[in-house]
Amino acid sequence: MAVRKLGRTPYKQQIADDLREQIADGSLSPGDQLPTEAELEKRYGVARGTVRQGIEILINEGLVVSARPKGHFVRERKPMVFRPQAEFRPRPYTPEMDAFMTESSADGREARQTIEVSIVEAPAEVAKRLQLDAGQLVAVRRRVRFLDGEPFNINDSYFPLDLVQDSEIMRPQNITQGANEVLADLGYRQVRALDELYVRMPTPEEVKRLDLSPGTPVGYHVCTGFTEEGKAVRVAVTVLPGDRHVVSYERRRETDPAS
Amino acid sequence: MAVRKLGRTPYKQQIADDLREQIADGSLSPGDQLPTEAELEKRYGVARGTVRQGIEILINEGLVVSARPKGHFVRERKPMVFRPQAEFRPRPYTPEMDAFMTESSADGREARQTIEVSIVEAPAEVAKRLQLDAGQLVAVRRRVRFLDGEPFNINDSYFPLDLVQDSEIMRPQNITQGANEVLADLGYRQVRALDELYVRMPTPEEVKRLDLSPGTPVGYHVCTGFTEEGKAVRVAVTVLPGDRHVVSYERRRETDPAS
DNA sequence: AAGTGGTCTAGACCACAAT
DNA sequence: TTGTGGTCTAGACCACTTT
Repeated sequence: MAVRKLGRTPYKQQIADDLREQIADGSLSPGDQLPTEAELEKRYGVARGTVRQGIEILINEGLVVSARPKGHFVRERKPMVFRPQAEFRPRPYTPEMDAFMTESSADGREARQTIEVSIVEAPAEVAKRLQLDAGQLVAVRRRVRFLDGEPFNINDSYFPLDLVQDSEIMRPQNITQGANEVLADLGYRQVRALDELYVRMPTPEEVKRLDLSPGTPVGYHVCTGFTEEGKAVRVAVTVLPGDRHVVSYERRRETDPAS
Repeated sequence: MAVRKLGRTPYKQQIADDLREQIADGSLSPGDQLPTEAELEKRYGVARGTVRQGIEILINEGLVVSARPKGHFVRERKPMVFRPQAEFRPRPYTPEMDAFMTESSADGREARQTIEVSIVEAPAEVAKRLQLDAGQLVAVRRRVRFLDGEPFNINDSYFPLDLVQDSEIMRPQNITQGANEVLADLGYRQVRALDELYVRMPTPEEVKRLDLSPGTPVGYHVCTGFTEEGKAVRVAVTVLPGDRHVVSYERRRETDPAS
């Protein structure tokens, strides 16, 4: 049981490896409490700081969470599916609900979202994709979505201000038929979208808004929608906590001659 | 300059926040060295351990890397685009190259990959998607791809053994026209693919194979290819380091009546 | 009151690469 | 040889929740 003295692997590594192994082989199941730090101190014969460094490794791998002051626990995961394609699908009419709400409540979960609408200077990232000059104004709908009371993802949608001024998009409420449909009614039907997905660690702000535990990376999904004429009319930025999402989509073979 | 005594934010947090701020506002640019630990110790008036904890936070956010024993540095990023759609596109004929190699060298970078082929019992994850029973045998092509000498991603492709036995897929060499084409020649042309993308921290094994630095999450991309008849004939698992990739794809509006 | 983890200190020794 | 960060120890005090 003593884990000291080995090749030249640091103790903290050995401790992390040992516990990770126990998680992998089921000796420790999701939801189980790890031995207390005091206990591990004795088991491995090292100082408390070293035990903590070992646990720290597992926390940063997303395998363990700390529930103070109860102890450390093996993390449980229950990702939900995220389908970018859903945005383009026709949807049933359900007043006071938009795509997210509709999809989610279909799963029998309690869906809710907060909405803020404001007018801001386009962030560089957005301006570039909307083919605007830096500093031009855009309308933004910021939403935080909750599922069963837990924050689930962030979705900020940007629109060129002149397109949506005075439209339903500017009102901080759910849009029954979806913002895309409103945009279409205004003469800007989107027929094509470019999706980009980045994988990175969250910013401190994202950690707060989404209540992320350490070791949780996020997907950063940027979707730019274009009209038939090739005009970019919408940029949607979605932040997807890795522990709550699977991005899923389907593809069909492109028409390609031969080969 | 002294950062002590504040509301009740831990010193290590204040230190991390201070340095993060400097990175954000450009006082510290990508590639710059951070002040040494000894220097920060003096600047903030705390013990070295506390300084290290502050830096640790930034490392786990992926903002800082340690280049021992030179010092800590602001991380540089240069993601490359990853396009799942590329697999389905017709490609120019270039002997000894497959999709990855072709795409990459088009960018003027030196591409290389290692290939191992073996026959294994299907891992549960793969068996499920190939609609096989647990423990059935599959052929797997494991590749590690390098760009300019750096490991770039891992791609493991699984095929039901009976489909590909004795085909070119079993040989540990580049497949000129692509494995999908070989499969098509064998009578299993894929017309549809289901993509799933998970975002998580890497396993220690992935860290080693891809030489990831701490604070680097990965995208875990599982692509299942189906024939016209709906038979799953291929599962490709790709591990994409977040600091080297952007996943990108395009969508067109699905044909939907009205709404 | 007891027990958990969270933070911090002070000091020690080590490995590694540049000088 | 020097200076960097990496590891480890021993001990202290704190905050929070449960008992």
